[in-house]
Amino acid sequence: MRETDFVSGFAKGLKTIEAFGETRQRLSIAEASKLTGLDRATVRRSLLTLAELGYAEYDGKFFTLTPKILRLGHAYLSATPLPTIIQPYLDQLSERAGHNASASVLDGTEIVYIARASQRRVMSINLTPGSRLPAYCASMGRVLLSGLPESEARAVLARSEIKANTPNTKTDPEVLMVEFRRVRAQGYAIIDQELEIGLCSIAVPIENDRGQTIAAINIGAPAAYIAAADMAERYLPLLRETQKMLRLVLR
Amino acid sequence: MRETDFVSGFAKGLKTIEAFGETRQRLSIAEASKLTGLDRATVRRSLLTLAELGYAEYDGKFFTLTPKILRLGHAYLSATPLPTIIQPYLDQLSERAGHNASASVLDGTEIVYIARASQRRVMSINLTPGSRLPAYCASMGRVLLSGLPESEARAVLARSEIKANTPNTKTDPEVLMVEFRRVRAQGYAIIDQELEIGLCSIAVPIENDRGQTIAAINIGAPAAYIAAADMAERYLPLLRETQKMLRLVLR
DNA sequence: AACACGTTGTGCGATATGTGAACAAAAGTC
DNA sequence: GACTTTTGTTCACATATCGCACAACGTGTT
Repeated sequence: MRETDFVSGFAKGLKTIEAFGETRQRLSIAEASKLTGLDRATVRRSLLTLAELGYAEYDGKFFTLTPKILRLGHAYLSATPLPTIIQPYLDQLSERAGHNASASVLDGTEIVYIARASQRRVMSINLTPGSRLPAYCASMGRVLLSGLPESEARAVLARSEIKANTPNTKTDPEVLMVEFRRVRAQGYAIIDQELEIGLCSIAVPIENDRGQTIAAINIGAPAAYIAAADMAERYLPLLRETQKMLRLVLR
Repeated sequence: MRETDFVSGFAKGLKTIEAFGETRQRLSIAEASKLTGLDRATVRRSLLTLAELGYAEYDGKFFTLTPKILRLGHAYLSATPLPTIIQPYLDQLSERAGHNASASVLDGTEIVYIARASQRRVMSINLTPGSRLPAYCASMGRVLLSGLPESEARAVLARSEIKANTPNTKTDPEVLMVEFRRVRAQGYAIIDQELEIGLCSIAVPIENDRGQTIAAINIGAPAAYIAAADMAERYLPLLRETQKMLRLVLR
Protein backbone atom coordinates (compact mmCIF):
# COMPACT_ATOMS: atom_id res chain seq x y z
CA MET A 1 0.00 0.00 0.00
CA ARG A 2 1.27 3.41 -0.90
CA GLU A 3 1.62 6.05 1.73
CA THR A 4 -1.01 8.18 0.06
CA ASP A 5 -3.58 5.38 0.29
CA PHE A 6 -3.87 5.98 4.00
CA VAL A 7 -6.24 8.58 5.44
CA SER A 8 -4.58 9.62 8.66
CA GLY A 9 -7.45 11.89 9.62
CA PHE A 10 -9.74 8.87 9.57
CA ALA A 11 -7.32 6.75 11.57
CA LYS A 12 -6.98 9.49 14.18
CA GLY A 13 -10.73 9.79 14.41
CA LEU A 14 -11.14 6.07 15.03
CA LYS A 15 -8.45 6.24 17.69
CA THR A 16 -10.43 9.05 19.27
CA ILE A 17 -13.59 6.94 19.40
CA GLU A 18 -11.68 4.11 21.04
CA ALA A 19 -10.50 6.49 23.73
CA PHE A 20 -14.03 6.24 25.07
CA GLY A 21 -13.48 2.91 26.74
CA GLU A 22 -14.41 1.13 29.92
CA THR A 23 -15.18 3.66 32.60
CA ARG A 24 -14.75 6.83 30.59
CA GLN A 25 -18.05 7.88 29.17
CA ARG A 26 -17.19 11.58 29.33
CA LEU A 27 -13.99 12.95 27.88
CA SER A 28 -12.65 16.47 27.75
CA ILE A 29 -10.43 17.48 24.85
CA ALA A 30 -7.32 17.35 26.99
CA GLU A 31 -8.18 13.89 28.35
CA ALA A 32 -8.84 12.53 24.88
CA SER A 33 -5.55 14.03 23.79
CA LYS A 34 -3.68 12.25 26.58
CA LEU A 35 -5.40 8.91 25.96
CA THR A 36 -4.81 8.93 22.22
CA GLY A 37 -1.45 10.64 22.19
CA LEU A 38 -2.78 13.00 19.55
CA ASP A 39 -2.34 16.75 19.64
CA ARG A 40 -5.08 18.65 21.45
CA ALA A 41 -5.87 20.62 18.33
CA THR A 42 -6.19 17.42 16.30
CA VAL A 43 -8.31 15.52 18.77
CA ARG A 44 -10.53 18.54 19.12
CA ARG A 45 -11.25 18.52 15.40
CA SER A 46 -12.05 14.80 15.53
CA LEU A 47 -14.39 15.23 18.47
CA LEU A 48 -16.16 18.21 16.93
CA THR A 49 -16.59 16.17 13.77
CA LEU A 50 -18.16 13.35 15.78
CA ALA A 51 -20.49 15.84 17.44
CA GLU A 52 -21.40 17.47 14.14
CA LEU A 53 -22.33 14.06 12.72
CA GLY A 54 -24.38 13.13 15.78
CA TYR A 55 -22.07 10.37 16.98
CA ALA A 56 -21.20 12.42 20.06
CA GLU A 57 -22.59 15.23 22.18
CA TYR A 58 -20.71 18.23 23.45
CA ASP A 59 -21.80 20.33 26.39
CA GLY A 60 -18.98 22.81 25.97
CA LYS A 61 -16.77 20.86 28.34
CA PHE A 62 -17.21 17.12 27.89
CA PHE A 63 -17.87 14.90 24.93
CA THR A 64 -20.15 11.86 25.26
CA LEU A 65 -20.83 9.19 22.67
CA THR A 66 -24.43 8.83 21.53
CA PRO A 67 -26.23 5.58 20.65
CA LYS A 68 -25.64 6.43 17.01
CA ILE A 69 -22.10 5.19 17.47
CA LEU A 70 -23.56 1.69 17.79
CA ARG A 71 -24.35 1.82 14.11
CA LEU A 72 -20.69 1.37 13.35
CA GLY A 73 -20.30 -1.83 15.29
CA HIS A 74 -23.75 -2.99 14.40
CA ALA A 75 -22.88 -2.89 10.73
CA TYR A 76 -20.66 -5.84 11.52
CA LEU A 77 -23.13 -7.82 13.60
CA SER A 78 -25.98 -7.45 11.15
CA ALA A 79 -23.76 -7.79 8.09
CA THR A 80 -22.31 -11.04 9.34
CA PRO A 81 -24.70 -13.92 8.91
CA LEU A 82 -22.94 -15.83 11.67
CA PRO A 83 -24.61 -14.25 14.72
CA THR A 84 -28.01 -14.37 13.06
CA ILE A 85 -27.64 -18.02 12.16
CA ILE A 86 -26.20 -19.04 15.49
CA GLN A 87 -28.65 -17.21 17.76
CA PRO A 88 -31.63 -19.60 17.54
CA TYR A 89 -29.38 -22.62 18.12
CA LEU A 90 -27.83 -20.83 21.04
CA ASP A 91 -31.22 -20.13 22.54
CA GLN A 92 -32.21 -23.74 22.22
CA LEU A 93 -28.90 -24.82 23.70
CA SER A 94 -29.25 -22.45 26.61
CA GLU A 95 -32.74 -23.63 27.36
CA ARG A 96 -31.85 -27.30 27.26
CA ALA A 97 -28.75 -26.82 29.38
CA GLY A 98 -30.46 -24.47 31.80
CA HIS A 99 -27.45 -22.15 31.68
CA ASN A 100 -26.04 -19.28 29.67
CA ALA A 101 -24.78 -20.11 26.19
CA SER A 102 -22.60 -17.83 24.11
CA ALA A 103 -20.81 -17.63 20.78
CA SER A 104 -17.63 -15.72 20.04
CA VAL A 105 -14.92 -15.16 17.46
CA LEU A 106 -11.23 -14.39 17.85
CA ASP A 107 -9.88 -10.88 17.40
CA GLY A 108 -6.19 -10.75 18.14
CA THR A 109 -5.60 -11.77 21.74
CA GLU A 110 -9.25 -11.40 22.69
CA ILE A 111 -12.49 -13.19 22.06
CA VAL A 112 -15.46 -11.09 21.01
CA TYR A 113 -18.98 -12.17 21.89
CA ILE A 114 -21.17 -12.21 18.79
CA ALA A 115 -24.30 -13.78 20.31
CA ARG A 116 -25.54 -14.81 23.70
CA ALA A 117 -28.53 -16.54 25.24
CA SER A 118 -28.89 -15.98 28.96
CA GLN A 119 -30.94 -18.09 31.28
CA ARG A 120 -30.52 -16.79 34.74
CA ARG A 121 -27.86 -14.31 35.67
CA VAL A 122 -25.19 -16.07 37.63
CA MET A 123 -22.09 -14.36 36.34
CA SER A 124 -20.87 -11.15 37.85
CA ILE A 125 -19.51 -10.15 34.48
CA ASN A 126 -21.90 -8.38 32.19
CA LEU A 127 -21.47 -9.84 28.73
CA THR A 128 -23.25 -8.67 25.61
CA PRO A 129 -22.47 -8.98 21.91
CA GLY A 130 -19.32 -6.95 21.41
CA SER A 131 -17.96 -7.74 24.85
CA ARG A 132 -14.35 -8.88 24.99
CA LEU A 133 -12.40 -11.25 27.17
CA PRO A 134 -8.77 -12.34 27.02
CA ALA A 135 -8.59 -15.51 24.91
CA TYR A 136 -6.02 -17.43 26.96
CA CYS A 137 -8.23 -17.88 30.01
CA ALA A 138 -11.68 -18.30 28.45
CA SER A 139 -13.07 -21.64 27.29
CA MET A 140 -14.00 -20.31 23.87
CA GLY A 141 -10.63 -18.57 23.65
CA ARG A 142 -8.86 -21.89 24.27
CA VAL A 143 -10.88 -23.51 21.51
CA LEU A 144 -10.25 -20.66 19.07
CA LEU A 145 -6.52 -20.57 19.81
CA SER A 146 -6.34 -24.34 19.41
CA GLY A 147 -7.70 -23.87 15.91
CA LEU A 148 -4.67 -21.80 14.93
CA PRO A 149 -1.31 -23.17 13.77
CA GLU A 150 0.93 -23.64 16.81
CA SER A 151 3.26 -20.80 15.79
CA GLU A 152 0.36 -18.38 15.54
CA ALA A 153 -1.13 -19.46 18.85
CA ARG A 154 2.27 -18.94 20.44
CA ALA A 155 2.49 -15.50 18.87
CA VAL A 156 -0.92 -14.57 20.28
CA LEU A 157 0.17 -15.69 23.74
CA ALA A 158 3.32 -13.62 23.41
CA ARG A 159 1.22 -10.54 22.69
CA SER A 160 -1.29 -11.30 25.48
CA GLU A 161 -1.15 -9.65 28.84
CA ILE A 162 -1.29 -12.83 30.85
CA LYS A 163 -2.22 -12.45 34.48
CA ALA A 164 -3.61 -14.72 37.17
CA ASN A 165 -7.23 -13.66 37.53
CA THR A 166 -7.74 -16.43 40.08
CA PRO A 167 -5.46 -18.98 41.75
CA ASN A 168 -6.59 -21.43 39.05
CA THR A 169 -5.49 -19.35 36.08
CA LYS A 170 -2.92 -21.03 33.86
CA THR A 171 -0.32 -18.39 33.06
CA ASP A 172 2.69 -20.31 31.71
CA PRO A 173 2.67 -20.10 27.88
CA GLU A 174 4.16 -23.60 27.62
CA VAL A 175 1.47 -25.06 29.87
CA LEU A 176 -1.10 -23.29 27.73
CA MET A 177 0.40 -24.68 24.53
CA VAL A 178 0.12 -28.18 25.96
CA GLU A 179 -3.45 -27.40 26.91
CA PHE A 180 -4.16 -26.25 23.35
CA ARG A 181 -2.91 -29.57 22.01
CA ARG A 182 -5.23 -31.43 24.33
CA VAL A 183 -8.16 -29.23 23.38
CA ARG A 184 -7.41 -29.83 19.69
CA ALA A 185 -7.28 -33.58 20.28
CA GLN A 186 -10.44 -33.89 22.37
CA GLY A 187 -12.39 -31.21 20.51
CA TYR A 188 -13.49 -29.19 23.51
CA ALA A 189 -12.10 -26.98 26.27
CA ILE A 190 -13.09 -26.72 29.90
CA ILE A 191 -12.27 -23.77 32.11
CA ASP A 192 -12.40 -24.28 35.87
CA GLN A 193 -12.61 -20.85 37.47
CA GLU A 194 -9.63 -19.42 35.61
CA LEU A 195 -11.35 -16.18 34.72
CA GLU A 196 -13.47 -15.69 37.78
CA ILE A 197 -13.91 -17.66 40.96
CA GLY A 198 -17.12 -19.65 40.88
CA LEU A 199 -17.42 -19.84 37.12
CA CYS A 200 -16.88 -22.93 34.97
CA SER A 201 -17.43 -23.27 31.27
CA ILE A 202 -17.09 -25.70 28.41
CA ALA A 203 -16.65 -24.78 24.74
CA VAL A 204 -16.51 -26.46 21.34
CA PRO A 205 -15.41 -25.05 17.97
CA ILE A 206 -17.70 -24.14 15.08
CA GLU A 207 -16.09 -24.93 11.76
CA ASN A 208 -16.93 -23.92 8.22
CA ASP A 209 -17.15 -26.49 5.42
CA ARG A 210 -13.40 -26.28 4.87
CA GLY A 211 -12.77 -27.38 8.43
CA GLN A 212 -11.51 -23.98 9.59
CA THR A 213 -12.52 -22.88 13.08
CA ILE A 214 -14.49 -19.70 12.62
CA ALA A 215 -16.20 -19.39 15.99
CA ALA A 216 -16.77 -21.14 19.29
CA ILE A 217 -19.83 -21.75 21.42
CA ASN A 218 -19.91 -22.44 25.14
CA ILE A 219 -22.01 -23.13 28.17
CA GLY A 220 -21.17 -21.46 31.45
CA ALA A 221 -22.28 -22.70 34.85
CA PRO A 222 -21.56 -21.79 38.46
CA ALA A 223 -18.93 -23.97 40.11
CA ALA A 224 -21.29 -24.31 43.04
CA TYR A 225 -23.78 -25.96 40.74
CA ILE A 226 -21.57 -28.42 38.93
CA ALA A 227 -17.95 -29.54 39.23
CA ALA A 228 -15.78 -28.70 36.24
CA ALA A 229 -14.90 -32.39 35.89
CA ASP A 230 -18.58 -33.24 35.35
CA MET A 231 -19.20 -30.60 32.72
CA ALA A 232 -18.09 -32.72 29.77
CA GLU A 233 -20.36 -35.57 30.72
CA ARG A 234 -23.32 -33.32 31.31
CA TYR A 235 -23.03 -30.70 28.56
CA LEU A 236 -20.76 -32.07 25.86
CA PRO A 237 -23.55 -34.05 24.16
CA LEU A 238 -25.68 -30.91 23.91
CA LEU A 239 -22.77 -28.89 22.58
CA ARG A 240 -21.86 -31.60 20.07
CA GLU A 241 -25.42 -31.66 18.82
CA THR A 242 -25.53 -27.90 18.35
CA GLN A 243 -22.13 -28.04 16.71
CA LYS A 244 -23.34 -30.69 14.29
CA MET A 245 -26.44 -28.74 13.33
CA LEU A 246 -24.44 -25.57 12.76
CA ARG A 247 -21.95 -27.46 10.59
CA LEU A 248 -24.83 -28.41 8.33
CA VAL A 249 -26.17 -24.89 8.18
CA LEU A 250 -22.93 -22.95 7.72
CA ARG A 251 -21.07 -22.75 4.44
CA MET B 1 -18.31 25.62 14.67
CA ARG B 2 -15.87 26.86 12.09
CA GLU B 3 -15.52 25.11 8.80
CA THR B 4 -11.93 24.16 9.60
CA ASP B 5 -13.01 22.35 12.77
CA PHE B 6 -14.48 19.57 10.67
CA VAL B 7 -12.40 16.64 9.47
CA SER B 8 -14.10 15.56 6.28
CA GLY B 9 -11.78 12.59 5.83
CA PHE B 10 -13.02 11.23 9.14
CA ALA B 11 -16.65 11.84 8.26
CA LYS B 12 -16.19 10.08 4.93
CA GLY B 13 -14.58 7.14 6.65
CA LEU B 14 -17.48 6.77 9.06
CA LYS B 15 -19.88 6.91 6.16
CA THR B 16 -17.88 4.15 4.55
CA ILE B 17 -18.22 1.95 7.63
CA GLU B 18 -21.96 2.49 7.66
CA ALA B 19 -22.14 1.34 4.06
CA PHE B 20 -21.62 -2.13 5.47
CA GLY B 21 -25.20 -2.63 6.52
CA GLU B 22 -27.83 -5.31 6.60
CA THR B 23 -27.10 -7.89 3.96
CA ARG B 24 -23.87 -6.45 2.65
CA GLN B 25 -20.98 -7.99 4.48
CA ARG B 26 -18.71 -7.82 1.45
CA LEU B 27 -18.22 -4.60 -0.46
CA SER B 28 -16.09 -3.87 -3.50
CA ILE B 29 -14.68 -0.40 -3.94
CA ALA B 30 -17.21 0.46 -6.63
CA GLU B 31 -20.13 -0.78 -4.50
CA ALA B 32 -19.00 1.21 -1.50
CA SER B 33 -18.65 4.24 -3.72
CA LYS B 34 -22.23 3.88 -4.96
CA LEU B 35 -23.65 3.32 -1.49
CA THR B 36 -21.87 6.26 0.09
CA GLY B 37 -21.95 8.61 -2.86
CA LEU B 38 -18.26 9.21 -2.32
CA ASP B 39 -15.68 9.18 -5.07
CA ARG B 40 -14.16 5.78 -5.78
CA ALA B 41 -10.68 7.04 -5.08
CA THR B 42 -11.82 8.45 -1.75
CA VAL B 43 -13.73 5.39 -0.63
CA ARG B 44 -10.78 3.24 -1.67
CA ARG B 45 -8.45 5.22 0.58
CA SER B 46 -10.92 4.91 3.47
CA LEU B 47 -11.27 1.17 2.98
CA LEU B 48 -7.52 0.64 2.71
CA THR B 49 -7.14 2.64 5.91
CA LEU B 50 -9.67 0.41 7.65
CA ALA B 51 -7.79 -2.65 6.41
CA GLU B 52 -4.43 -1.26 7.47
CA LEU B 53 -5.80 -0.65 10.98
CA GLY B 54 -7.32 -4.14 11.18
CA TYR B 55 -10.94 -2.99 11.14
CA ALA B 56 -11.43 -4.62 7.75
CA GLU B 57 -9.96 -7.32 5.57
CA TYR B 58 -9.18 -7.05 1.90
CA ASP B 59 -8.76 -10.00 -0.43
CA GLY B 60 -7.87 -7.83 -3.40
CA LYS B 61 -11.47 -7.66 -4.49
CA PHE B 62 -13.80 -7.37 -1.53
CA PHE B 63 -13.59 -5.66 1.82
CA THR B 64 -15.10 -7.28 4.93
CA LEU B 65 -15.41 -5.78 8.39
CA THR B 66 -13.62 -7.62 11.19
CA PRO B 67 -14.84 -8.03 14.78
CA LYS B 68 -12.45 -5.24 15.72
CA ILE B 69 -15.04 -2.81 14.38
CA LEU B 70 -17.22 -3.76 17.37
CA ARG B 71 -14.80 -1.89 19.58
CA LEU B 72 -16.17 1.35 18.24
CA GLY B 73 -19.75 0.66 19.18
CA HIS B 74 -18.79 -1.18 22.30
CA ALA B 75 -17.06 1.88 23.65
CA TYR B 76 -20.55 3.26 24.03
CA LEU B 77 -22.15 0.24 25.65
CA SER B 78 -19.41 -0.30 28.19
CA ALA B 79 -18.83 3.39 28.78
CA THR B 80 -22.47 4.03 29.49
CA PRO B 81 -23.47 2.91 32.95
CA LEU B 82 -27.08 2.58 31.85
CA PRO B 83 -26.94 -0.87 30.18
CA THR B 84 -24.79 -2.24 32.97
CA ILE B 85 -27.11 -0.99 35.66
CA ILE B 86 -30.26 -2.04 33.87
CA GLN B 87 -29.19 -5.55 32.86
CA PRO B 88 -29.67 -7.33 36.23
CA TYR B 89 -33.08 -5.74 36.71
CA LEU B 90 -33.99 -6.77 33.19
CA ASP B 91 -32.94 -10.34 33.88
CA GLN B 92 -35.05 -10.45 36.99
CA LEU B 93 -37.97 -8.90 35.16
CA SER B 94 -37.67 -11.38 32.31
CA GLU B 95 -37.55 -14.30 34.67
CA ARG B 96 -40.56 -13.19 36.68
CA ALA B 97 -42.60 -12.40 33.59
CA GLY B 98 -41.51 -15.52 31.77
CA HIS B 99 -40.96 -13.50 28.61
CA ASN B 100 -38.32 -11.40 26.89
CA ALA B 101 -37.49 -8.08 28.49
CA SER B 102 -35.54 -5.32 26.78
CA ALA B 103 -34.27 -1.79 27.31
CA SER B 104 -33.72 0.83 24.64
CA VAL B 105 -32.96 4.50 24.07
CA LEU B 106 -34.07 6.86 21.33
CA ASP B 107 -31.77 7.78 18.44
CA GLY B 108 -33.54 9.97 15.95
CA THR B 109 -36.51 8.11 14.52
CA GLU B 110 -35.31 4.76 15.80
CA ILE B 111 -35.00 2.99 19.10
CA VAL B 112 -31.70 1.30 19.87
CA TYR B 113 -31.57 -1.77 22.10
CA ILE B 114 -29.04 -1.30 24.87
CA ALA B 115 -29.81 -4.44 26.89
CA ARG B 116 -31.94 -7.51 26.60
CA ALA B 117 -32.87 -10.56 28.63
CA SER B 118 -34.36 -13.38 26.63
CA GLN B 119 -36.40 -16.19 28.04
CA ARG B 120 -37.54 -18.33 25.20
CA ARG B 121 -37.27 -17.27 21.61
CA VAL B 122 -40.68 -16.39 20.36
CA MET B 123 -39.93 -13.49 18.09
CA SER B 124 -38.84 -13.98 14.53
CA ILE B 125 -36.79 -10.80 14.78
CA ASN B 126 -33.29 -11.19 16.05
CA LEU B 127 -32.64 -8.41 18.52
CA THR B 128 -29.36 -7.75 20.26
CA PRO B 129 -27.86 -4.66 21.89
CA GLY B 130 -27.34 -2.24 19.04
CA SER B 131 -30.35 -3.46 17.09
CA ARG B 132 -32.68 -0.79 15.80
CA LEU B 133 -36.41 -0.58 15.22
CA PRO B 134 -38.58 2.30 14.02
CA ALA B 135 -39.82 4.18 17.09
CA TYR B 136 -43.37 4.90 15.94
CA CYS B 137 -44.50 1.25 15.94
CA ALA B 138 -42.58 -0.17 18.92
CA SER B 139 -43.87 -0.06 22.48
CA MET B 140 -40.62 1.42 23.80
CA GLY B 141 -40.60 3.84 20.89
CA ARG B 142 -44.06 5.09 21.82
CA VAL B 143 -42.94 5.63 25.39
CA LEU B 144 -39.77 7.43 24.35
CA LEU B 145 -41.57 9.66 21.86
CA SER B 146 -44.21 10.45 24.49
CA GLY B 147 -41.39 11.75 26.66
CA LEU B 148 -40.54 14.42 24.09
CA PRO B 149 -42.25 17.80 23.74
CA GLU B 150 -45.15 17.45 21.29
CA SER B 151 -43.44 19.56 18.62
CA GLU B 152 -40.36 17.33 18.72
CA ALA B 153 -42.38 14.14 18.63
CA ARG B 154 -44.23 15.50 15.62
CA ALA B 155 -40.92 16.36 13.96
CA VAL B 156 -39.64 12.82 14.53
CA LEU B 157 -42.79 11.39 12.96
CA ALA B 158 -42.35 13.71 9.99
CA ARG B 159 -38.85 12.34 9.47
CA SER B 160 -39.95 8.71 9.96
CA GLU B 161 -40.63 6.38 7.09
CA ILE B 162 -44.01 5.24 8.31
CA LYS B 163 -45.36 2.09 6.77
CA ALA B 164 -47.94 -0.50 7.73
CA ASN B 165 -45.93 -3.51 8.84
CA THR B 166 -49.17 -5.30 9.70
CA PRO B 167 -52.87 -4.49 9.30
CA ASN B 168 -52.73 -3.24 12.91
CA THR B 169 -50.01 -0.66 12.39
CA LYS B 170 -51.07 2.90 13.19
CA THR B 171 -49.70 5.06 10.40
CA ASP B 172 -51.57 8.36 10.67
CA PRO B 173 -49.32 10.91 12.45
CA GLU B 174 -52.34 12.53 14.10
CA VAL B 175 -53.58 9.21 15.43
CA LEU B 176 -50.08 8.57 16.75
CA MET B 177 -49.93 11.97 18.43
CA VAL B 178 -53.20 11.19 20.22
CA GLU B 179 -51.71 7.84 21.19
CA PHE B 180 -48.64 9.60 22.59
CA ARG B 181 -50.86 11.76 24.78
CA ARG B 182 -52.58 8.70 26.15
CA VAL B 183 -49.26 6.98 26.77
CA ARG B 184 -48.00 10.04 28.60
CA ALA B 185 -51.12 10.17 30.74
CA GLN B 186 -51.25 6.48 31.66
CA GLY B 187 -47.48 6.01 31.86
CA TYR B 188 -47.20 2.99 29.63
CA ALA B 189 -47.62 1.90 26.01
CA ILE B 190 -49.05 -1.29 24.59
CA ILE B 191 -48.41 -2.50 21.06
CA ASP B 192 -50.78 -5.06 19.62
CA GLN B 193 -49.05 -6.66 16.64
CA GLU B 194 -48.17 -3.37 14.95
CA LEU B 195 -44.61 -4.39 14.20
CA GLU B 196 -45.10 -8.04 13.53
CA ILE B 197 -48.13 -10.30 13.48
CA GLY B 198 -48.26 -12.38 16.65
CA LEU B 199 -46.22 -10.04 18.81
CA CYS B 200 -47.54 -7.87 21.64
CA SER B 201 -45.52 -5.75 24.01
CA ILE B 202 -45.87 -3.32 26.87
CA ALA B 203 -43.36 -0.64 27.82
CA VAL B 204 -42.79 1.93 30.55
CA PRO B 205 -40.33 4.84 30.69
CA ILE B 206 -37.18 5.01 32.79
CA GLU B 207 -36.57 8.50 34.09
CA ASN B 208 -33.56 10.15 35.64
CA ASP B 209 -33.83 12.12 38.86
CA ARG B 210 -34.85 15.23 36.93
CA GLY B 211 -37.87 13.40 35.54
CA GLN B 212 -36.50 13.20 32.00
CA THR B 213 -37.22 10.02 30.08
CA ILE B 214 -33.82 8.55 29.27
CA ALA B 215 -34.76 5.00 28.32
CA ALA B 216 -37.64 2.55 28.17
CA ILE B 217 -38.05 -1.06 29.21
CA ASN B 218 -40.55 -3.53 27.86
CA ILE B 219 -41.91 -7.05 27.99
CA GLY B 220 -42.82 -8.81 24.77
CA ALA B 221 -45.16 -11.78 24.53
CA PRO B 222 -46.76 -13.77 21.74
CA ALA B 223 -50.31 -12.73 20.91
CA ALA B 224 -51.23 -16.40 20.98
CA TYR B 225 -50.19 -16.49 24.61
CA ILE B 226 -51.88 -13.39 25.93
CA ALA B 227 -54.31 -10.84 24.52
CA ALA B 228 -52.91 -7.32 24.26
CA ALA B 229 -55.78 -6.06 26.40
CA ASP B 230 -54.66 -8.30 29.27
CA MET B 231 -51.03 -7.26 29.17
CA ALA B 232 -51.39 -4.25 31.44
CA GLU B 233 -53.13 -6.26 34.12
CA ARG B 234 -50.60 -9.07 33.96
CA TYR B 235 -47.30 -7.27 33.43
CA LEU B 236 -47.72 -3.64 34.43
CA PRO B 237 -47.15 -4.33 38.14
CA LEU B 238 -43.84 -6.03 37.35
CA LEU B 239 -42.78 -3.23 35.03
CA ARG B 240 -43.74 -0.60 37.59
CA GLU B 241 -41.70 -2.35 40.23
CA THR B 242 -38.63 -2.51 38.01
CA GLN B 243 -39.17 1.10 37.04
CA LYS B 244 -39.33 2.12 40.68
CA MET B 245 -36.13 0.29 41.57
CA LEU B 246 -34.28 1.82 38.64
CA ARG B 247 -35.47 5.28 39.58
CA LEU B 248 -33.79 4.81 42.94
CA VAL B 249 -30.56 3.55 41.40
CA LEU B 250 -30.16 6.04 38.55
CA ARG B 251 -28.99 9.58 38.97
C1' DA C 1 -10.11 -10.64 -32.27
C1' DA C 2 -12.15 -6.60 -31.52
C1' DC C 3 -15.50 -4.42 -28.83
C1' DA C 4 -18.11 -2.52 -25.00
C1' DC C 5 -18.54 -2.53 -20.27
C1' DG C 6 -17.46 -2.29 -15.58
C1' DT C 7 -13.93 -2.45 -12.58
C1' DT C 8 -9.55 -0.96 -9.98
C1' DG C 9 -5.29 1.78 -9.87
C1' DT C 10 -2.66 6.33 -10.40
C1' DG C 11 -0.72 11.22 -11.48
C1' DC C 12 -1.65 15.80 -10.49
C1' DG C 13 -3.27 20.49 -9.27
C1' DA C 14 -6.29 22.70 -5.97
C1' DT C 15 -7.55 22.52 -1.44
C1' DA C 16 -8.17 21.00 3.21
C1' DT C 17 -5.74 19.21 7.28
C1' DG C 18 -2.14 18.42 11.02
C1' DT C 19 1.22 20.45 13.69
C1' DG C 20 3.33 23.08 17.29
C1' DA C 21 3.57 27.47 19.01
C1' DA C 22 1.25 31.36 20.85
C1' DC C 23 -2.52 33.28 23.29
C1' DA C 24 -6.67 33.52 26.32
C1' DA C 25 -9.36 31.74 29.73
C1' DA C 26 -10.19 28.67 33.62
C1' DA C 27 -8.93 26.08 37.36
C1' DG C 28 -6.02 25.03 41.04
C1' DT C 29 -2.60 26.31 44.73
C1' DC C 30 -0.63 28.75 48.25
C1' DG D 1 -5.58 37.86 45.48
C1' DA D 2 -1.36 36.80 43.05
C1' DC D 3 0.69 32.82 41.48
C1' DT D 4 1.29 28.60 38.66
C1' DT D 5 -0.77 25.02 35.91
C1' DT D 6 -3.99 23.22 32.94
C1' DT D 7 -7.21 23.63 29.23
C1' DG D 8 -9.43 25.39 25.05
C1' DT D 9 -8.86 28.06 20.95
C1' DT D 10 -6.59 30.32 17.11
C1' DC D 11 -2.98 30.94 13.69
C1' DA D 12 0.45 30.29 9.91
C1' DC D 13 2.42 27.20 7.10
C1' DA D 14 4.27 22.83 5.44
C1' DT D 15 2.14 18.89 3.79
C1' DA D 16 -1.23 15.31 3.12
C1' DT D 17 -5.71 14.53 1.01
C1' DC D 18 -9.56 15.07 -2.51
C1' DG D 19 -11.56 14.42 -6.70
C1' DC D 20 -10.93 14.52 -11.39
C1' DA D 21 -9.25 12.57 -15.65
C1' DC D 22 -7.02 8.93 -17.56
C1' DA D 23 -4.66 4.38 -17.76
C1' DA D 24 -4.82 -0.51 -17.04
C1' DC D 25 -7.13 -4.61 -16.38
C1' DG D 26 -10.55 -8.25 -16.67
C1' DT D 27 -14.89 -10.34 -18.55
C1' DG D 28 -18.23 -11.48 -21.43
C1' DT D 29 -20.41 -10.59 -26.21
C1' DT D 30 -20.62 -10.41 -31.04
